[in-house]
Amino acid sequence: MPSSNTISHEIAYALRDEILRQRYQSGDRFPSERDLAARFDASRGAVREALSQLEQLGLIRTQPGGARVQSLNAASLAILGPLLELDGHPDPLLVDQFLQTFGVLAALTAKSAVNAASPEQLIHLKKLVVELENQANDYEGMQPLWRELLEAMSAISDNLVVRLISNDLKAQFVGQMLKLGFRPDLKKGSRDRLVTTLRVSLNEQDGERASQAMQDHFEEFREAVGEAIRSKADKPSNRVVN
Amino acid sequence: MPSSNTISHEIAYALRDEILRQRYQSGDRFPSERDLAARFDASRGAVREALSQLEQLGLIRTQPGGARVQSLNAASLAILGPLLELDGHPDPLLVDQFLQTFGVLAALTAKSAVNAASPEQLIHLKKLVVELENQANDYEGMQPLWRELLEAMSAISDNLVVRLISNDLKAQFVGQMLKLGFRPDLKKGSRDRLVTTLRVSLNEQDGERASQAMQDHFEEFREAVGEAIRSKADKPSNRVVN
DNA sequence: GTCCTATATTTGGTCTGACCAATTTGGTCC
DNA sequence: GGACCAAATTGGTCAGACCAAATATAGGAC
Repeated sequence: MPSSNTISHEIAYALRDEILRQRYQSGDRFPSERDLAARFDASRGAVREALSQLEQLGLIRTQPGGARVQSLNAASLAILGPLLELDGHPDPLLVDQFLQTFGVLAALTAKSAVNAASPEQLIHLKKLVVELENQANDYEGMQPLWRELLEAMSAISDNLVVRLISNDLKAQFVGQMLKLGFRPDLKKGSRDRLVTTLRVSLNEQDGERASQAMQDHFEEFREAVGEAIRSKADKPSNRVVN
Repeated sequence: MPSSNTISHEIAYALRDEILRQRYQSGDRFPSERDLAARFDASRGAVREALSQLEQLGLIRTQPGGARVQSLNAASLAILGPLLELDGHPDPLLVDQFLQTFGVLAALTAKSAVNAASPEQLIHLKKLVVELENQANDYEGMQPLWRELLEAMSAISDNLVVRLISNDLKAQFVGQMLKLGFRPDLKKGSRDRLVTTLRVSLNEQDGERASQAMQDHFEEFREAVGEAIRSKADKPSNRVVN
């Protein structure tokens, strides 16, 4: 599934894929624009726009005289999505790291939100948690509420840095997971514990406790997802590392 | 200080600046490529490459028929750097959020690293901490060691997601802070406590404790930086938000 | 053979002018 | 006021050309 319908995007997609698959060593010369134009049977302009995208991703560095491939570790966050879908099935290790990171960010958001919430905002959050509690048996029904709660907390904590990171991660991750039909289920006990702890932390406006609840919840979620992936595909992964 | 010496980068810089300063409402039509080419006295090709960069930043969305400005909240992490240097002096709130985020990521890294370290790696980390302890009086001398310790932990924890985020944040943030000559000093007691706790957590391979130490340390660092900024400029900030 | 330098070539950055297809826009008609 | 259609606008692409910077090459000095 190419990333778009324009030629430059298709070229960028193909080249990005090659770099992510480590067809080039870090530091290698990248083919010249004229060569690439010939190879893709496109104009140099289209190739240049594709290369511009790769440069923004931090995958290559261009200079008069030639472009060079950069180390994956120096790349932008935006390569994580493509990295996840490289082989059709996501790398369990990467997924695990995703969720770990989500966890600490969600915990930070919860802490800030609970601590900074105004009385009205606190009431709103409590209302959401109560609704969540009432739907605790309906996993599907919980999802929208859960998202709404996270969104409300994010809005209250008003942390642009965390928000941008989360946007990026979500855009890259959630799409992939949905595409694969993952709906890892959490044990009911775990969900109940989360909701209960959240309610308490809201009543006492105890951000630290809310943070801990989030952290624990994501930890359990992480294990559930790991389980689901392992049971789905036992093929060994070829994680890209350098 | 434009971001580069090429025309397309200069155009991208100027336009990015305008968007970040909210000259356009989210959803507004963006000027056409031909208009922009005329305005910057450049070719349409150069303008297109600039727009391509803005699109990668998530600031605009282009389509046949016209480009439109997007919400800042949907942008990429990479806008944080430009946002920091918008008015010459960094927004204290943004800096605070930066450090908060750094903190939780560093804490996560420390936890994973300490828990996952092999015996040799553990020894290496201990060695670094001891060296740090010996230099506890020399703030300047500590910096390289401190960076080396963080880097070593990052390498051990081997979390690509966190690494990429940290790369991005560091690239955006550290440069700005250095440019402004910020060297917020921490109280010696705070540094001592950090080093001591780290040593204990390494001896007992207690990732949780290492994480807590990191978290506390960044918290104190955050306050120190806030202090430094407040004392430096009392001008009110005009944080960009929508 | 090794090292350095001057020259030739390659390469990225930009420009001009053109064409196509999709979207907007504006006006018309009901 | 709303639905529909034609014209103008706009992004995407192409071709061929020029310049300056970086690289590769050949030549000479030791």
